[in-house]
Amino acid sequence: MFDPFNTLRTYFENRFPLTPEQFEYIRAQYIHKKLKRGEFVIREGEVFKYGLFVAKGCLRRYIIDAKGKEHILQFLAETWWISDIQGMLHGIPSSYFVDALEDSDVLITDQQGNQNVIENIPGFADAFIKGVQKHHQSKDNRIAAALSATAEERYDEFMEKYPSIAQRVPQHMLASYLGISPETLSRIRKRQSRRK
Amino acid sequence: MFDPFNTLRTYFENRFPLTPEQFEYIRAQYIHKKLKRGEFVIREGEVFKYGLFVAKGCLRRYIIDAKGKEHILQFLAETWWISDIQGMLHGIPSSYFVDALEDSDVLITDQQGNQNVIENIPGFADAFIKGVQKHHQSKDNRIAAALSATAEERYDEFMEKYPSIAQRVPQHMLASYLGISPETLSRIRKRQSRRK
DNA sequence: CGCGACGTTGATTTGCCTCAACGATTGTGG
DNA sequence: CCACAATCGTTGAGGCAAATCAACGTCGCG
Repeated sequence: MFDPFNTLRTYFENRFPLTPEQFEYIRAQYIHKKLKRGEFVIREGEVFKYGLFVAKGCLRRYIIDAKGKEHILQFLAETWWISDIQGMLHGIPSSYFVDALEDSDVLITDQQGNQNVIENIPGFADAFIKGVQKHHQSKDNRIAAALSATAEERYDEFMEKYPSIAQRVPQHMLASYLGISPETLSRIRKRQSRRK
Repeated sequence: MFDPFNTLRTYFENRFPLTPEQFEYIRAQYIHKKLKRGEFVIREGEVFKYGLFVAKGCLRRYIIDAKGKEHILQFLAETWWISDIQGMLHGIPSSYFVDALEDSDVLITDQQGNQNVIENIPGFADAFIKGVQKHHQSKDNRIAAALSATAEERYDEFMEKYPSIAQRVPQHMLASYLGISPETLSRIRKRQSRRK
């Protein structure tokens, strides 16, 4: 039987050692929530005060611009985190939406639980910060790519970085993420399948 | 005579009250550095362990992509900050460059000094976090704009947000920031000057 | 003073969007 | 359980925004 906490444990153990007692402590800080496809986790304007770990499934984070157009900023599959430090600590409302693309299993902790883990599990804070760092660096790269790379280059880069995501999200959402039209993405794929 | 610490004081006082004693405390945490035009503050691969406040002048932050092309990610003029939390706390090397576009005056503090201010000046930590939040939100918006807005829309948005920056940076750098060719930017400006 | 960097303007090309039409798949209600 | 609608991906035609290539004037700096 699938247990989302096993996924969490494996995730941690890949980063730092964890005794059974420590894991039990961690487990107590999280609650398990099942999400139906299409279910929202965060809506724009709401205050999101939690840390969320994706144990199974896939979510997306997106904004809606002034013209009413959706832009997918991020896909979140297994072992990805999302947390809004500003919402958690300062009650600042979210500027984006998050919803589930598949039926998913997520683990959620509140500000206090997050703080508990940071203070009591050596290694967690460090891993947390490194994750945040990576995220921001990847945002910088994405800005540069969006500004100068061609549609196909952005597609190739995505396929290289996240091959498994590409297989499970609808193609038009991948197009939204890449900032290209669904038609163009379809043509790129066709072209690439032809040449070998 | 210009005193960069006055700029810092004004900046703080606009955000939270500050007694003369508190300001003297803050002053002791920073050192003043003059930058020549073209001088580097951070190079890719170096570890940047400081917090930097621009009291006068203008800097730029940019990356160089796999094709060797520069992409300006950010301009930093008066009262802007740059700090690399990851470098400061974890020795992680920078992924970008920062240099001066004009002769500039900056105030620099090290990790300890930054920590001192956070712990001893109520209001600073809050302002710091809000600034970080704004920065990340603006990155998200920039990704969305780069993916879907036209060159002219991006230009207009920039002019509205940062009118004073546009007047002082070379036009081809603004083009680099916007992700358009210098020729296109020149044409956009001409078109807009004609119509009124 | 002279060179190089910068901005402008014109001509041409092209990558990608839009519009449109069409199968295939999904899922929903009668 | 089937029928119909909606959603999704594919393909084609046409158009446009912006890149590229090229030439030229100007300014600032060494």
